[in-house]
Amino acid sequence: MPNESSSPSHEDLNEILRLRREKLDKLRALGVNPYPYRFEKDTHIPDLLRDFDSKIENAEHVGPVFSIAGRIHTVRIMGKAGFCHVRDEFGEMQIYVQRDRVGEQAYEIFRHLLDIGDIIGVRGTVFRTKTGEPTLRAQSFELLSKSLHPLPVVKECEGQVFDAFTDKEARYRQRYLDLAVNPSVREIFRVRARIISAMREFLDGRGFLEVETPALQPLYGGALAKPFTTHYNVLDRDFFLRIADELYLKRLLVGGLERVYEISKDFRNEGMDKFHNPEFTMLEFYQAYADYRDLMDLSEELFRFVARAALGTTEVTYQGRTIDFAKPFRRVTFFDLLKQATGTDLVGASARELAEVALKHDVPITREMGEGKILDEMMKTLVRPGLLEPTIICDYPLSLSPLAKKHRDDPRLVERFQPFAFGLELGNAFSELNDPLDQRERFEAQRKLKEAGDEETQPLDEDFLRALETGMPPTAGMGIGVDRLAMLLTDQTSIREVILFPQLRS
RNA sequence: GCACCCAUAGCUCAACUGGUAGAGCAACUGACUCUUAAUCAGUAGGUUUAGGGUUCGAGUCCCUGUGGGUGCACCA
Repeated sequence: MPNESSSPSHEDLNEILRLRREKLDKLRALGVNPYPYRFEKDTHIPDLLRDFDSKIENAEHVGPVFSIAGRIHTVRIMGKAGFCHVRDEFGEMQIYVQRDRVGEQAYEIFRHLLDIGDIIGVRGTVFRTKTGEPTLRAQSFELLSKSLHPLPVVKECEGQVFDAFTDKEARYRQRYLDLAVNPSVREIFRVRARIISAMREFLDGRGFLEVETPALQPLYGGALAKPFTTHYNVLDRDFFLRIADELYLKRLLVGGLERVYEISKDFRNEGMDKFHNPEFTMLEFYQAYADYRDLMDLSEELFRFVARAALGTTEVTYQGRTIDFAKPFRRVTFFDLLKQATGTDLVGASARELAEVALKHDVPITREMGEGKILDEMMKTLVRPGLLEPTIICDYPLSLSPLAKKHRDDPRLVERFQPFAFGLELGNAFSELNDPLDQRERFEAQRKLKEAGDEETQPLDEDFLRALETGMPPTAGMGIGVDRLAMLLTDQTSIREVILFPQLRS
């Protein structure tokens, strides 16, 4: 055991970590601050690489001087000179460090005290190596942050990647490593950011007002889901994290705001899998004096706008299949789809009749299922797998939607629609129920379901009913799952790939 | 929640029907002033996820826990 460590804690570390600490001490002994305050960085790497040949130094290595900063990802040292690659947020570039140019002490630091993973700033002129790679010839460099942990080293040759950092648990728990080492991950979150800003741009441009409503609510509502419960000590009472924004946004409609939207984190106390994270991002928007048909048009435009903003095209490829959001969505009613699948018109059918048809088509159902659940199950097994092309399903059965307005032509239905693409559900919209008496009856029906043992029901919200009784204009509203849209537009099959820090067991 | 699969060096992976843990990269020492999966010579690095059991002997078989993945169920 070598005994060179200058502080006792070094002995507790494994060899790799201990050596890094020792390098830190040596740097300090040389008068180098391993964590300085700032660096005058004048360009991002891709900007430097653009029009590169116009910036190249002359034969005497004289030319314009550039400074870049980023993390060291590779090092190749050959005696009195060496190469490394430095990566900033947007790109990567090779650096050439020569002893005779940066000086003996700096070169020794480069050679012995810098590591893959360190963040450095480099000043120099640019040239192409004999193989043509754009390279920065260092005049000087500065250590900007010493890394005390080894960075996973991913190598690449002719497009082939070696030793990729792929362990999902490590990638999610240490997302900073994932982002540092896997450039495609950065791109996913850039696309996600563009999706969200495109939503804002789209809605702002159409007169919608962005608002913020409580995440901490005395009563939850707006969706059928189990909430997270917490306790507010000052009031000594329980509160819920919102499962949806709906009931608050509708109160704003009552207040006379005609177009509102909110992009919010919602929380649902349910399982997590490739489509569900306990906290997720939702866009909800509401437009007064409009009905669900208006929103069908608007939402198609929104998807088109968002896809173009996020990807630069309306053509979206997901898991090897391509669709074009520029084409109008197919529009079809819930019961027409079921009729196509089963040959039977099921509008108004009883649970018993539905069960019979379901069994005939091998839909897995149980005795306890009411008509709503059976219908839902039939959709899921018989219809949804075939919905690859963008499709709007509309006119849902009343029993599934306690906050939607009854269909103007058929009281057994509600004016509700959901857009689908690649079999993925992209949203949920309806002509909002604004009849306070009907709404009260729906709440009562929900209460009966709860008494019968249903855990996911909409609790009666007296305060919300009072708002509705004050009068809400005819309104259409929509919710869009932002994470799922991000999955679709980034071609990911797991929600964890589009959430920076997905929930994991601790 | 249930079922199945997985967990070995910092990273990516080996280790046959149980026989005493190995490689590449990273690291360390040295050589090399246009390398680029740099190369060459050498060195070091492990409580095999945790705990228990079977066995002369366990990375390997059994049980339990933890974490991850996949599928089912519920939901967006």
